[in-house]
Amino acid sequence: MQPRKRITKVESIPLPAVRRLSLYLRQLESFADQNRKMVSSRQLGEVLGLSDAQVRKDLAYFGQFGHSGIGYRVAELIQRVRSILGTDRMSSVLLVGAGNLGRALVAFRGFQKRGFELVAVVDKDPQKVGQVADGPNRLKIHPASDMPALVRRYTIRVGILAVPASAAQQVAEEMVAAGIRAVLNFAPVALKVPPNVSVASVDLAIHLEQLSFELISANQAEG
Amino acid sequence: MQPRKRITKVESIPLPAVRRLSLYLRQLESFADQNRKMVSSRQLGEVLGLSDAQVRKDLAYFGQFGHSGIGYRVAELIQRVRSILGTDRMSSVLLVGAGNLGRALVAFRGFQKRGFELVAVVDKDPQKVGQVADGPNRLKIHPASDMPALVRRYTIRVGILAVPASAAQQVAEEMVAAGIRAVLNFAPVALKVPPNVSVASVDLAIHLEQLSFELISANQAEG
DNA sequence: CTATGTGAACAGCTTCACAGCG
DNA sequence: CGCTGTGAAGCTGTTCACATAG
Repeated sequence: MQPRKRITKVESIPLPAVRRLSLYLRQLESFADQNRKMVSSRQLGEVLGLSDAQVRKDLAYFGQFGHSGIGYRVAELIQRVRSILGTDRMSSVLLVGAGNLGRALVAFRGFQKRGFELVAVVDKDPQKVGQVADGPNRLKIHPASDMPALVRRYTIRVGILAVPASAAQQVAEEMVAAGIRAVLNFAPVALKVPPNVSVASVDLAIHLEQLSFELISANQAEG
Repeated sequence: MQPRKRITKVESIPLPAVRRLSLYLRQLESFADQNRKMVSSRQLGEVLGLSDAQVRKDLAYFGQFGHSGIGYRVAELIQRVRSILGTDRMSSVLLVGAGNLGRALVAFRGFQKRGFELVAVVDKDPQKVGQVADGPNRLKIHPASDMPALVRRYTIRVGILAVPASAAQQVAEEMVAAGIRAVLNFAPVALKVPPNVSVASVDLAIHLEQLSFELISANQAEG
């Protein structure tokens, strides 16, 4: 009964294309900061290490944003891409876990500029609850049991999971139960979540291992 | 003159396969902790959300590690994968930048277990130099100018770049000049490095944007 | 003449399905 | 039998090359 393809004109956008959209946005914003008005697919691709065809095709999946013979208007394209990614409006974000990493994330100023606002911090440890986690706006640390109320009050859909690996799966389930629909996971475990919840994982050890492998390959290549 | 293919049996390993190798290793270690002795490709794939065929093919790119009718011996496979990734021996790692993120990384205990040892920290800020950055082993913060000497002394090839975006490109070049061959980059910029240097980037905003996009797609899908 | 948008060709990755081995 | 390892098939993503628009 399940139709194989969407009826709407989605036409299967490659997942890598969506990832690159974020890269384009970042570079476009950098161009805008330098007062650059126009950019061609070739120029945009060059700084990011991609082919011009790749850039054009990626953007074309989402609409016709370019101008023949001219290229893309930087400001216009920024608006379009932000709207596609849903970062043209601010999203509220909840941070779970106020350890070393958690506090570094609170202090991180990069979220705000890109459409995400950290509105609440929770931690299980009663010693930490009530403390102030500093950052762009000072945030009090709430007990984990407040999660459902916080999610409702601020209509939060995105949560950052920064707790030890041993607690991650259980905390993730609590987050989902509280209404979180997307989780940025820093714990080195494969989270099991319902299919209507998205997870993105950041795993430092894995990145280091990839680099290690590349080093070995490079060494072997040169003999 | 350059032969198109390696003479050895490399036969072009898919990049995604290498990335998954790290996932396999993590899961295998978790199995080992639970005293699990054997595992089949189906079981390993299941917990990671991959097909059994995928797991078998990935592992087969690197050799014949399985046993017909039985599966894979956990301990044996861990050794093999570590050796492939080059994490069967400890690698020395240099951290550049002792801000909030840098200090969180120093405190992070996950590196040690996976074959990476943070052996030195440097920072440009004279105020920070000389301070002790705590962590598994207490490390003094060195001035940036010490980088070449530190890299030589500890034979460091891997560096972690945790400085503000505005300084990242220049600092990356200093790292490369000092002898670093692989960079784990936390600054939200596309680093330009020589072809013999590897870069892996961790960009929180990009992950959040991906999640945001998935949320939008999910909403549209259900109407 | 320049640079986009896009079908068509190509390459790369994943899944299938089964021979072969313990 | 059960499970691996692997050609072959199938699918997804990228590159090519050109018609089209300003």
